[in-house]
Amino acid sequence: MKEGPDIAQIGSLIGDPARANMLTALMGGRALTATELAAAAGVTLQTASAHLAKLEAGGLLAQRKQGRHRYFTLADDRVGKLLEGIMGFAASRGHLRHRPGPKEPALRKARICYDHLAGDYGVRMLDSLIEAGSISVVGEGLSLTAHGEKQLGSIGIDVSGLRSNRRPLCRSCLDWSERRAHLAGSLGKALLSNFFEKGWARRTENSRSIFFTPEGERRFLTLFPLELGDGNPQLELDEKL
Amino acid sequence: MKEGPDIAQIGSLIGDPARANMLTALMGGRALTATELAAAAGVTLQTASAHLAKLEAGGLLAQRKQGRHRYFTLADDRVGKLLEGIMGFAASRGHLRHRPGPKEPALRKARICYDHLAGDYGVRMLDSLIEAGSISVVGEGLSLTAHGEKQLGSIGIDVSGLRSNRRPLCRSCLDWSERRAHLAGSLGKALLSNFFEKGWARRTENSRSIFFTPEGERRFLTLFPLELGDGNPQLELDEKL
DNA sequence: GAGATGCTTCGGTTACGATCGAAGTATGAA
DNA sequence: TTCATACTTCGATCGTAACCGAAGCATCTC
Repeated sequence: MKEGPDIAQIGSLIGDPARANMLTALMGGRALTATELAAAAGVTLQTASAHLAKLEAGGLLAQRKQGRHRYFTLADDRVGKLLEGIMGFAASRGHLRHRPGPKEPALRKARICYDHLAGDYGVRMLDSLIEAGSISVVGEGLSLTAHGEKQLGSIGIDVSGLRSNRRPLCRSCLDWSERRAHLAGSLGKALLSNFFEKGWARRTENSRSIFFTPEGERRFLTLFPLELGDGNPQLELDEKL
Repeated sequence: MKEGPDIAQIGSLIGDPARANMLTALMGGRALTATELAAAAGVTLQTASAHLAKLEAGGLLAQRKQGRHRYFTLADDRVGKLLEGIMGFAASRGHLRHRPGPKEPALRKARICYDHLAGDYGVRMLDSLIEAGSISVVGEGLSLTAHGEKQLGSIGIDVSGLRSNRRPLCRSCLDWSERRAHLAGSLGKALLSNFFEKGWARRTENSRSIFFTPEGERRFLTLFPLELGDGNPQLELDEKL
């Protein structure tokens, strides 16, 4: 018997295809019922029930009962972060499942990553904030500048409110589809909520992709402009790591 | 079939107890032979051989042949970082294997975490550097200050040389035994190498624990002092995340 | 060249965990 | 109260992957 953390325990929970599908579905940020998760996993309710029990016992999921419905979410941000890390690593080693179709470009363009914007638009948003001097990069850390606080305050982001909670304001999250970073943390979450509230964007049914309305898209691209061509503020991912 | 990174693939590679033992052994930072890894995993050579082939095909390990010996290492820093993340998460959920005995306190005191110092001494080193103003904390990022560059330069750390390579200089790494952060990145590695070169510390056989000589310990504690009691520069881990 | 050592491959065995049909429990609607 | 729906539990089945003995290959030593 070895000592220390039992990584096999965590690995085997994530390593079953049905459970992995459930976890991926929950990365969409919504609470899902057992029936929905069974469908997402492609197994019967009985099988799903057993898997959900294991994931909950292992500390990856939390359950909330509402009448006869059982709603499941990722247990906390740490699980989201863990799964993001494994997704980024899997992508870097070429372990990708691929289903060509209309959804794939949509997922690459804009999707939710647990609670923040990922995809091309998520990467662009971070790049633009860095380029504008609103976010500064320190090692692997991101920090909102005074300028950035003002800029985002002007679109209705309560930055001081966000600072008062314990969660990190800005966090870099590896974007597996763009192989570069997008913005996670409480600021990332607040920005995406802001876009939903303004009606610029909305979730799509049964998918992690995010749909921007034409007007929302226009406003988003105006708010987060990027200079054309080189001069992109991020180093390529595999150089940065 | 779902789209995106195949987290089940990575999860199942890590999820087998024998493979997990091998990966954990390799977190010691040394290249190990197939025979050594079989022993670490508690399986026969044939079983170990099959497992090593899978880990290599999956992108987690790299192999180097030397005569009839096959030496294995983690494929790169990303694998180390991934495993660190899983270890930290497993510890936070209580998934710990426990073998009471003389080695456990030694592992808690000082051990190697792939290529840098972990354990109580690793946490203390980072805390002290922050307290002294040698490292500043920005969000989740760590940055070496001018003062820090001077301080570490005085003990023989070539900081500008380290800055010139692509790897991040300072990186926060969750310490599963202390539940707080220690210093990873190229600076973390350089510091540990420095202690080895000075003879302050050395590896122990068949263990990830690190032994400090009495003189080395005295010098280490002098170089990285900590104020007594509260006022510790790091927030408690689960508050910070 | 023969023997030893490190490791891989082959083929067979077995245990275990995922799976689901059937039955049961809890909750909500008519 | 009865029926419907969401979900859990039980028990049986089956596939798969880990396991290892035996054989084979590559390299090193005497």
